[in-house]
Amino acid sequence: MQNPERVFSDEAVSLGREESPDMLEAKLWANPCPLMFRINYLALLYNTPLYDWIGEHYGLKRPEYVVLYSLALAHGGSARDVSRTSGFPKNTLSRAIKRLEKMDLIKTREKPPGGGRRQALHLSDRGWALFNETRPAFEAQEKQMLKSLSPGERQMLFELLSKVVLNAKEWQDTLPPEAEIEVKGENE
Amino acid sequence: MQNPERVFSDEAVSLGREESPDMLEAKLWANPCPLMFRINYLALLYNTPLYDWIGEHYGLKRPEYVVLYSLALAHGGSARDVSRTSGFPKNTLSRAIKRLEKMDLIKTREKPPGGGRRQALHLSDRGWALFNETRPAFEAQEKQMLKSLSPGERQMLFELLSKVVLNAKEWQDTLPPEAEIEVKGENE
DNA sequence: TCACATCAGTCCCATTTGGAACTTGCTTTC
DNA sequence: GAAAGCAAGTTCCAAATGGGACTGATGTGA
Repeated sequence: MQNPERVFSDEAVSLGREESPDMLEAKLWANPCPLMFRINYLALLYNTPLYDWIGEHYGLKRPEYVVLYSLALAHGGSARDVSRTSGFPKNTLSRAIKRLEKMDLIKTREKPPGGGRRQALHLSDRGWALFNETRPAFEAQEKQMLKSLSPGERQMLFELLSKVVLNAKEWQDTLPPEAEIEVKGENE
Repeated sequence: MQNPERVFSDEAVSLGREESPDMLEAKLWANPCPLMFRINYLALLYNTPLYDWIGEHYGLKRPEYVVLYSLALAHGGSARDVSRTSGFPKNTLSRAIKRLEKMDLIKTREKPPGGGRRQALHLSDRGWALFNETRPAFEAQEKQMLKSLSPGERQMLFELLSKVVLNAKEWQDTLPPEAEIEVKGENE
């Protein structure tokens, strides 16, 4: 949005010997959405190694661990809450919860299956143990990613991101008008 | 990391009438990884409406549009480049490219199928038209999300995120040592 | 208090995804 | 300049995913 000058960073291009016009450079410095590319890219760099590790070492898939983590932070949360805060659809979470229950990582719900109304979910002791065992890796990964920032810069980043998130209620579920300009005949 | 005080923001909890202990508040203010939660959540809020819209109006799935967008920024990029910068595995991208080719959104590669060495991909005229038509929605979505920041704050956010991304080479593919502490017997 | 609307959770099933083996072609080495 | 090594792209297939219909509980209004 504001930095189309400075097209390439120094060393990144040097190792771009035969790495072609380096797509990463293009996405960083010639992107119409430079902020959101960075956000998506950082999310990728954070999530991928962690969830790979969780899968290998604990046999939990991403939605399963997401439920566990969510309940560790919000005791008594429901599948709906996890869905809203994580983006996974509710049937995926339903399955994940069923499996966590079977693995004895969350307390079994007395409600006999067959949905109904909101169910408060709780981690079991084993669930808590697993969370406490894995949390340090998540914390360390975040810390490692922020290594290049000073404490003051980290604080600033925290405040800026908080500001954006807290304002989200204003615009979420509202695609900006640009998208409403109906299109000639591209649909299939 | 630094804000476990201030557990609830003001109005968010007020509408939390029966919204339970509000998981979003917990994830924002009682999260061991407060930065990365914000990043993931913003990525979600950005991507979901845009790719839903792309799917509905243009019949392209997310990996397909990602290839299109990537090639628009980095002409002659390869499937591998898209994979590295987007996180999609190469077989998913292979399929996406094949479909884009069939839809005449990228120029057909003369290489007869049966992969070999790096293939430089190029948008077709229709591909460019589609990108130019859809880009404003992406730009508008980013702009809308940053509405609550002043220009100076946006610049600051840009610089902080850039700093983190540019430092990524230092730590990517290196899970922090916390994860290496082998576990008793949790695997399945 | 009895329809009726709403909504959380589940189930069914078609589609999508991605790991792993494979193919092909460039590049290096002796 | 053949052989080996390596890496991009493809194919195969089992697994995961998610839309949509369904079930049943809760809340609402006459």
